[in-house]
Amino acid sequence: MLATYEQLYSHYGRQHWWPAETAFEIMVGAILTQNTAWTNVEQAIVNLKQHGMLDAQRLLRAPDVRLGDWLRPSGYFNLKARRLKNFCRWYTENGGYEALNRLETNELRHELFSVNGVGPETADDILLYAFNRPVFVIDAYTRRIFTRLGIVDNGLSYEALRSLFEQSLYRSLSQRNKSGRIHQARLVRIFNEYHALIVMHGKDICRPRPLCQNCCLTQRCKRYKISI
DNA sequence: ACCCAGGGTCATA
DNA sequence: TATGACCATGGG
Repeated sequence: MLATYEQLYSHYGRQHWWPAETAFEIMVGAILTQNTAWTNVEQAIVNLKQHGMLDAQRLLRAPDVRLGDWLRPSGYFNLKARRLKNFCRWYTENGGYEALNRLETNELRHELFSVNGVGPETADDILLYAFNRPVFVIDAYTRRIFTRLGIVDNGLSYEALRSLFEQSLYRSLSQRNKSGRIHQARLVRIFNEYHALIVMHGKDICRPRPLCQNCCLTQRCKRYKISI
């Protein structure tokens, strides 16, 4: 795991994720980017910004039709308008960032799941990138890339994969330290960068079809020199 | 024209 | 519990 991270990093460099100015913008982006290209999400966020709508209370006040109109470029706009409001309702009712940030990671994760429209990946995006919690985000690219590399089995559950990455990276990193321990902030930085690199690599070359007869990954990535 | 994207929910078997 | 339908825009 760690070796793959280092190869990706040396090839693509730092990714500077999550691209946003505030924690709330990250959370909004996490919902809007569900099964959607980020370039589409950007325009929707610009729309929200232009109307001063990067704010939970104002979003809740906005008429559904207006909100849908701003979200249109990000696709599934009716659905996402509803999900965004569900999230904002939860966010305000639970006292906003400061209050939520006092919760333990697992508690906060459980709370996030109570929002209709927030599933495991969206919750983990929010935990990692908005709340700086050491949670590894699993997405379609992660599955595809590491399955093709032969590192993980097909059909593992989201939680199984997440645990695998978290445990494996934790062990490798703490072994590398003399003290045998590792600061949470360092774990967060690695998880942050790693997920971003996986997405970058996935967008770059790891498509679903054609099944990469010549896929850089199954070939141990001659092109990008990525191996296990 | 076709494929794909930084998923999640719900109804059905 | 495991599939399938559905959500929708925009870029390659």
